[in-house]
Amino acid sequence: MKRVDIGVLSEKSGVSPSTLRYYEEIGLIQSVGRHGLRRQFDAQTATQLALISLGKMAGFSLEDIKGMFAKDGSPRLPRAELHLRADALDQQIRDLSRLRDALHHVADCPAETHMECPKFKRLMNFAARTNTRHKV
Amino acid sequence: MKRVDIGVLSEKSGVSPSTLRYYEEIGLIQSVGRHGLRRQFDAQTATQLALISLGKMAGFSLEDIKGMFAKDGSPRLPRAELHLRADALDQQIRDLSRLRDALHHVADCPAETHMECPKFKRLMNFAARTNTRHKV
DNA sequence: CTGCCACTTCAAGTCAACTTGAGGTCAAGC
DNA sequence: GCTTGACCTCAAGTTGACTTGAAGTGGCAG
Repeated sequence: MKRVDIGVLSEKSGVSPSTLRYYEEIGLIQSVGRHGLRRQFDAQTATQLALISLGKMAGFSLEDIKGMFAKDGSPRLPRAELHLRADALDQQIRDLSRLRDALHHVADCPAETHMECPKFKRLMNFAARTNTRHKV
Repeated sequence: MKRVDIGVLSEKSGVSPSTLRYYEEIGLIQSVGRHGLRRQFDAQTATQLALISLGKMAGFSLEDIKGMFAKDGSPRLPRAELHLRADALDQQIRDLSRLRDALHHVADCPAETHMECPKFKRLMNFAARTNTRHKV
């Protein structure tokens, strides 16, 4: 397995060295050695960081993400649970699609006040009570 | 316009009274009067809260959201900008779809270590460098 | 061999988004 | 009329996710 210096990984992934150290400290990723003082990571860690980035984008906390994947990136959860999460995510995707549609709508709708526009309200009111944070 | 007590709005929207006060304090929503000491809000505020919830889900900060919508919920941005945001959101939706697909994949893929699975890596590596936070 | 510079540690600081606590108020039900 | 409970204010505390600062180190270019 190829190893890369922290600077290289940082450059490749767009995650700052201090954040990489922080992620290692909380056990989200792991370094595989040193080159002088400098941490070295498995090149694969880049893929893991992409996964972490997506997880964050989906609203998971680092703690949640840590619970989902082992330090080497392999999943820690049983199949059924993974499918469940995927389904929850799918719901979220539908919600975001509604926000996107709402944005397009308000950009184009001639109505004076969108809060009164029935089409807009219909778009929004499905969204009520959806939670911004995933519970784990 | 119908008015509701803070407790009722909280109940309807799933947002706690303290959060509603906080949102008012930072100018994200506004109350329209008092019933004794209790704040009253326009019933429409529920729709606004749904919008705020979606915005948060999409990764916008409250400050961002405040910049996008006036206190009455009407958009503050020109058409073109709204379409731009909608497009950015669409990109994010595609990323999340990839995460969803990845979750389904690791749930079903028999490969020992997913970090090595080419299909998985392909799914992930598009996601590299996508930012979790929208820039505004 | 000498700088340089990106890293190192460790503690402390920051920022957003709330929540909590103390002490107070008031409309509604009994 | 009195109690109760959900609200009120204001300040301070909390949590997550990092970043910053000070003081030090070590590989590599010249």
